[in-house]
Amino acid sequence: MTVPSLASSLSDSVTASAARLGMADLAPQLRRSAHADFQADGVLAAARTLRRNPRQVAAEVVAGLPDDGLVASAVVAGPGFVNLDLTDRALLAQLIRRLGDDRLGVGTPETGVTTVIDYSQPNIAKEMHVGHLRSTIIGDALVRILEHLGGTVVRRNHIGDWGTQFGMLIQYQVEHPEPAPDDTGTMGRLATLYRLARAEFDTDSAFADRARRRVVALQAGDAGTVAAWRNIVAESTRYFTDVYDRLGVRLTDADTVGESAYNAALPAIADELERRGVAVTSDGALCVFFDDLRGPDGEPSPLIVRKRDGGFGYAATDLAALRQRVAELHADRLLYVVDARQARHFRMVFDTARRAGWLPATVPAVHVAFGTVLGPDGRPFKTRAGDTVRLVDLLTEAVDRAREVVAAKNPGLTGAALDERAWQVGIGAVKYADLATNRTRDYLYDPQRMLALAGNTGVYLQYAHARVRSILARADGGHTTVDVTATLEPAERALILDLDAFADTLAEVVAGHEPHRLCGYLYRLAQTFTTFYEHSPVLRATGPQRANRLALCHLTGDTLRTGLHLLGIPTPDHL
RNA sequence: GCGCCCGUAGCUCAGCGGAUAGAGCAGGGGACUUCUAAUCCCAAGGCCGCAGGUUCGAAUCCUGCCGGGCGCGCCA
Repeated sequence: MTVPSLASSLSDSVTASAARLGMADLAPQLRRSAHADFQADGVLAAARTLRRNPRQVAAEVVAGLPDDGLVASAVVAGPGFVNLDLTDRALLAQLIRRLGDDRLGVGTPETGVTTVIDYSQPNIAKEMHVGHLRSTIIGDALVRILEHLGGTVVRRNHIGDWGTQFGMLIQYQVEHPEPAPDDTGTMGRLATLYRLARAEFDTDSAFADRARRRVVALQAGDAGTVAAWRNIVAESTRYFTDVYDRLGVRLTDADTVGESAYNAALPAIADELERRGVAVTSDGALCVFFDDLRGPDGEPSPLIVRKRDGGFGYAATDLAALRQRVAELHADRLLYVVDARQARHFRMVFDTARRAGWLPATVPAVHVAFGTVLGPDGRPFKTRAGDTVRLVDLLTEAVDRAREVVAAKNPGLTGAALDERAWQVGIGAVKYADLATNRTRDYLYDPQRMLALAGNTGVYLQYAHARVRSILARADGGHTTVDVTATLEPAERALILDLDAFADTLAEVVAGHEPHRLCGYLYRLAQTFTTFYEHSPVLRATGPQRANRLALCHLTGDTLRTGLHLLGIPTPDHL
């Protein structure tokens, strides 16, 4: 069941009042205010188009507000703001409505919408690093939110399991036989192999040629080469699965459809683009050109579908994947959670797909771009050795640091229970730190900040949630009946108003594919709850006040738990 | 050269046209016989990169500069 927010009900009231005055298309522009519960600023804009005195128009709108028990006071302020305070009864009635729905009244607006979302995308035989963390965490949060809103979500982990680097890896293995892949679930052996093979590839052109021939053998299906490839992919996949488990991300083998899966479809992609006149041959390569995309020489720069040597690059693969997602997976929306550096690539891919007729105008395709991870020097992050930070090392350190703090605060907690709590806190901290900032910004890698356990962090939210649970546990459960005739204190009003904004916030998050807005919302909610916690004792209260405060705790706890769950952050009952 | 993203407190970031620009961290001062002090309170800290423009109103929209990051033909 969808429970309209107080803000939207109020907005409707203002719209209705304005309509009766002949202002049919007034947008109330309702927002929270320091001067009242809400302020409506839209009257100002409307008055201008009417060429009337804004304060006068505002006064008329105020006078025409329906008398439905929602508004306690409506006054005109400043140049023509309408300040609106709600009645305590309306706030408490709204509390009842949200509590009465097991999904907090957010409804299922995504029902019937299929989203195919592409995220994580690690590369075979390469370590996962902080950049993969961003894609994985943002993607996971969007999946959880869309599913919570009733949507059908198809996850696609488009792993890099095909391409030139495999010729390099396999050829190196052939020339430098090593023990068979171990089964320890670490990337160590493959990472070493990659580094050695890359070094030889870059310095020995004869080896590079042999590696390229090996690619041809792989693509032609040579049995021995394919077997070697399968081994490498399997070893990497075990490692990725281990990392996803440690992250608490629900990506499985079923969601993993790598670049190789589209191999057979590539020739048809090229043929069709050529036949339709979308792609043309240039310098021997099959290319799609775009009028407004040019290179340094001023010439149009292409999307290369098929290379001069007849091979296919990732443009062809992405096009094949896109077509399959629309035609066979019936996507109503395509999301790609990928580094912002790929912006031009995706623009070209989407544009090409539109021209080819594979991407109908009704299906939005969005590059959910995130900024580059930068080091302390403001340059793309590399360690002194030239490597990026291994994701597993970051996670290990996060959990280790959390374990120290958890153990210090909970001397009785040991063994598996301690490990569990440390994991919940440490992973929560990392995820929150990653999700809390606007994804489009470049991202400064700062372990001090990511692993912090005080201030605006995941722990703050977990802590607020645990405090709620503690109160509820001591309250002896039971059904609490809200008394709508009670008088609310400021901290209680503020809490209800924040709680009521949950559903609207989720809608914003989906509209902009911006999980950081949910972080910001939950942090404000936790702050508001903490203020309430400091000012309004629950268990020492009596009668209707106690019941109402318990109800507030119930809804706060459920909202924090649901919201954190949607971000993939665990919510232990005790901290 | 062209294009995309970014520029807000010492640091890291919120703020998607509204009233006095907000958090956290760092640094200063306070609060645990009271539902969890992983918390809270107080003080301090700002030419919102610069300059124009639109508007009753601009950190927010537009234009131009300046600075940083990234991208632009056979890697992905």
